[in-house]
Amino acid sequence: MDKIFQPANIETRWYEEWEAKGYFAPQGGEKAYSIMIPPPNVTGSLHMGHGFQEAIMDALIRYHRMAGYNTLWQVGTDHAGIATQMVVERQLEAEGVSRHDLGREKFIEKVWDWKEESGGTITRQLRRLGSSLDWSRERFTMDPGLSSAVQEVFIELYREGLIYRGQRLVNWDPALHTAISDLEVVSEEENGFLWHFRYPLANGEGHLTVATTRPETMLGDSAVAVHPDDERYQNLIGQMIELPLTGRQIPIIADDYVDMAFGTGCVKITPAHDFNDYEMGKRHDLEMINILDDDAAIGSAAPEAYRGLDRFEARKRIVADFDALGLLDKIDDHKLKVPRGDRSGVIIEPYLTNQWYVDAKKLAIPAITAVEDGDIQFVPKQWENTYFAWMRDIQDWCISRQLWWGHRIPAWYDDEGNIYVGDSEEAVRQAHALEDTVALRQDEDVLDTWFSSALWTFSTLGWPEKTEDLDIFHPSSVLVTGFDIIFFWVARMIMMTLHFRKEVPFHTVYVHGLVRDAEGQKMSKSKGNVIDPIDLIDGIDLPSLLTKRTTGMMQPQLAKKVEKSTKKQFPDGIDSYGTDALRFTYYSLASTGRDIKFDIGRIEGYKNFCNKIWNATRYVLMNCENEDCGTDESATVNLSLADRWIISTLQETEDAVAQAIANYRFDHASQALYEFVWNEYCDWYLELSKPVLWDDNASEAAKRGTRRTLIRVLETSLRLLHPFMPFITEEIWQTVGPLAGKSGPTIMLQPYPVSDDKGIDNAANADIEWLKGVIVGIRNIRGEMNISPALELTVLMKNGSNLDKTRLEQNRQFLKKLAKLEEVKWLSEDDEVPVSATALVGSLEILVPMAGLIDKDAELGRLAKEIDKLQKDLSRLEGKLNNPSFVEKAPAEVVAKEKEKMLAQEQALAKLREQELRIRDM
RNA sequence: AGGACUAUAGCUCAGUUGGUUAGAGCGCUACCUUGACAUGGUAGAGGUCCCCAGUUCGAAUCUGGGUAGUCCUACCA
Repeated sequence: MDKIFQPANIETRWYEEWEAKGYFAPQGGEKAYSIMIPPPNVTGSLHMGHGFQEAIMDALIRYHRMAGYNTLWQVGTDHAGIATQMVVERQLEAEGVSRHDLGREKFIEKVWDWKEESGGTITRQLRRLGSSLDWSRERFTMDPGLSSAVQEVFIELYREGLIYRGQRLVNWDPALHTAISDLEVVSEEENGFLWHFRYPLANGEGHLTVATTRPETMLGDSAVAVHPDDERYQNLIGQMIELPLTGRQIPIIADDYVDMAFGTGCVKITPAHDFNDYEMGKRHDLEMINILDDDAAIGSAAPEAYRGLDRFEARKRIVADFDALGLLDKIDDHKLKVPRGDRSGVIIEPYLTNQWYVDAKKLAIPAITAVEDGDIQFVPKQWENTYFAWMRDIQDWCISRQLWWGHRIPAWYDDEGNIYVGDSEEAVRQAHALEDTVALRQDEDVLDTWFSSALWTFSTLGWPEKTEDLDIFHPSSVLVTGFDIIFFWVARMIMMTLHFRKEVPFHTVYVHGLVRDAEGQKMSKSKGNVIDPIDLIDGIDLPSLLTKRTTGMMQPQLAKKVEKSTKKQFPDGIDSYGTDALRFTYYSLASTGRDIKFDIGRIEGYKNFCNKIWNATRYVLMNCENEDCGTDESATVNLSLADRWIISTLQETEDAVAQAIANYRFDHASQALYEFVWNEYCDWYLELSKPVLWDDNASEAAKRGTRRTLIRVLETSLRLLHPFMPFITEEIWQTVGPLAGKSGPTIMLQPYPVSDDKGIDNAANADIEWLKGVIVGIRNIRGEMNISPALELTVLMKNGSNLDKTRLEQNRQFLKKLAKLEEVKWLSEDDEVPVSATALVGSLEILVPMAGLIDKDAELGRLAKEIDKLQKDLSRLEGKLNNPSFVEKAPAEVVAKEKEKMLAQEQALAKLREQELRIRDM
C-alpha cells in the first residue's frame, strides 16, 4: 500500500466495476426502499447543490441496500423546456439564424442533437460522485413512456374538467414570447419614478391627478378609480374624463380597492395590463384594451402615433407629450418591485392571451390533507407551514408555453374554434365523428416542464401501464430536495400523484439547505464564486479556474473583479481532495434547517481523515496479514481489556449512526464515525494493541484476540463508513474483508453493521476510562513541565483504592507503553514520598518525582492553575448546596450527584494544596 | 405587510425532555520525525452562549420584548 491515500487511483475504477456488475439494481429483500432522483436538466452540469443532494441520497440508498432492503434509486433527466430551448436558440443566434428561419420541426431536431451532444455531462458527473443510481432504468421526461403518461394525464384531467382553456391575463415574457407561471416571475425592488399626470374632466371643469409607475399603459386606460368614501372626489364619481393622447373618454368609478392615502387617491385603471386592474375591470365591466403586441411594443389597438414603439421608448414619448400639453404634474423618485422572468431576466408584462390552466384548487384539497394527516412528513417540520400557506391560497396553474421544445398539447381546433382533446388527430376524428373535410390544426403550444416532472415518481415506473415496479416501489420512501422547488415541484407532485394513483408520491420530504460560498453568498456565475464539485474532487490550477469563471459571463465587465477575488481566495488553484472527502464534508455540514457555508478548510480535514483510515489500515495489515487472526473459531482467543472496550465502543457508534440516519442527521452520523475511527480506534486502540502484539511473552491466544479485534473492528468500521465514503472503504475492504473472515465481491452488498448489546462491556469502558485518565495525567505533567518525550519516567502511585490497585496490575503493560514509563511503583503509607509533580485520578495520586527533571516554579505554576480551577468550581458547588431551596426542590439524585462532586473536589483541592506547600519547601 | 429561520471559541458548526467543568473540526502556541500516518503525535491557550426582562432551586436550552442578519410569500397605482 502507498504511504499516502491517492483517491484518483481508485475512484473511477471502482465505479465502473460496480456499474458493470449491476450492483446498483434492486435485488431482493422483502421491504422496498426507493428514491426518485430530482431529475437534473438533461443539458445541464453539476453544481454544489447537486453534489450535496446526491451525496445525501446516496448515503440513504447505500445504507438501505446494505441493510437488506430491495433498494431502487431511480435515475433520469428533465427536458427543461425553456432553459434548453434558450441554449439552442442562442447557438443559432451566433450563426445568425433564428428558430423561425428553421421552422418547428428542424428546430426540434437541433434540440435533440444538442441533447445527444451535451446530455452526457451531468450523468458522467453523477457517476464521479459515486452515486449508486440504477442506470439500467434511466429515464428522460420526453422519452416515449413518459410522454404517453403526460398525454394520458392531460386528457384525463381535461375530461374531468380540471384542465381548461381560457383567456386571462398571464405573465408574458416578451423576450421568450411565452406565458410563464407565477412562480417563474421574480420580483425585486428597483429604483423608478412615480409620474403624476393631469387627466382633464370631460366637462372642462378642471382635472384629476393620477400617479403611475407605468406611463405607457395610459394608452389602455379604461377608467379612473377613487375610493367610494373619499370626500375629495365624491362629486366626481360617475363623471367622464377626457383621456389625453387617445381621443377617448373614460369614466370615473368608485372601488374600495383604492388606497386614499397613496399618491393622489386617484388610480388609472388599465385592465389589460395590470392584475389588479384586471380584477377591477371585471367588477365594473370595463373595456379591456390590449395596447401591446407579443414583443411588448405598442400594438394596433393604440393611437397611431405610438404604434410600433418599444414599451420603454413609448414611455419616454408619452411623458414628453404630457409635459408638452402641460399635463405633467410632477415626477417623484419611487422604489417599486419589478417583475422579471427568472430565465430571460426581462420585465414581465401582464398580457391578455388564451392559455391552458389546471384547476389547482380542487387538486390541492387532498394534497393538503395528506400532509395534515402525516401521510407525508416534511423534515424539518417547519416546511409544512410553507407548504400549507401556499396550498391554501393556490392559484390556477398556467400550463401552456409558447415554446417548441416540450410535450405538445394534445388538443385540436376546427375552423369554428371547437376544441377536441385526444391522443392524436385520428383518435379525435374518430371520437367526434369528424369528416376528413373538416380541417383540424393542433394546438401550437407545449406544456410547462413541471407538468411532466409532477408525474415523476410514477411515470418512471411505467405508469399508465400496471407494472410490478409500481407495486413494489411506489410510493417512494423519501424525496430529497431543496426548499426552492417546494412549490414548483413537490406540491404539484403531491397533487398529481394523489389524483392519479390515489396514494402519496413519497412518505417523507427531506428539505436540505442551500450551499453557499465561504462568505455565505449564494454561488452565481456573475459573482464568480461558483465552485464546481468536480474541481474539488480532481483539483484545478489557477489559470484553468480563472478561465472557467470568466468565460461565458452574462456581464463580461465583471470579469476583472472575479479574477481578482479568485486569485485572492485560491492563489494556487484548488487541491484535489477526492470524492470521499467531498462527500464527508457535505455530511458533516448537513444539519437540518440551515444553509451551509462551504468552507474549504473542512474538506481539507476530511481528506486527512481518509488518509488516517488508510494508514490505520496499513498498520492493521502489517500486523494481521499472514498471521493468525482468529478466523478459525476453534482456536482459543483471549480478549484484552482494550479489545473488549473497543468492541463495546463500536456498538455504541453503530447505534449512534443508525439513530442519526433515521433522523436524517448526517452531521451527527459523520461526527460519530469520525470520532470513533480517529479518536478511539486510532488514537487509543491501535496504541493499546502494540503492547500485546509486540510482547514476546504474550500468549498466542492473547495475540490472536488482539489481531482478531483489530481486523474485525476495522472491517466493521469500513461497512459503517461505506454509505458515506464509498470508494476508500471498497478499496480497503477488498483486502481487509477476507482477513476478517468475510467473503463477497463488494462491500456494497455486505450487511450494514447493527449494534449488539452483548458487545457492550461497561466494566471494560470504566477500566479504560481510568487508564486514559492516568495516562493523560502523566502526559500533562510531561507536557507542562517540558520533560522530553524520549525520557522514560518512573512513576509512583499512592492513596489508591483496591480497585485502583487491581486496575494498575491489569494495565501495567499498557500504561508503561503509552505513558512511556520505565517503572510504576506503588507507595505504601509509610514509604517516604519524594518531592514530585502530581496528578489526580479520583483519590489516586500519581507522582512523578522531580529530582533532576522538573523545575520548581513551573510545577508551582501548574498547581496554581489547577487549584484556581478547582476553587472556582467548588465555590459554585457550595453556593448551590447551601441554597436551601435547591436542596429541597431539586430531584434527590441531582442533589446527591452535586454533593458527591463537591466531596471529590474538596479532597482534590486539599491534596493539591498539600502538594503546593511541599514544593514551596523544596 | 405577513411568515420562517439564524445569532455559541478567531473561522465553520454541534449542543437531546431545562441538571456539563458548554463541545468538535480548522486556525493558534509549545514540544516531538517514537517501528500506520508530519495529510502525523502530545500538551495547551481561547467563550458576557446577541441584548433586556420573566418563569424556575437551576436557563445556551422555556416565555415575552428588543437588536442584527438571511430567506420566503403577497403587494399600492
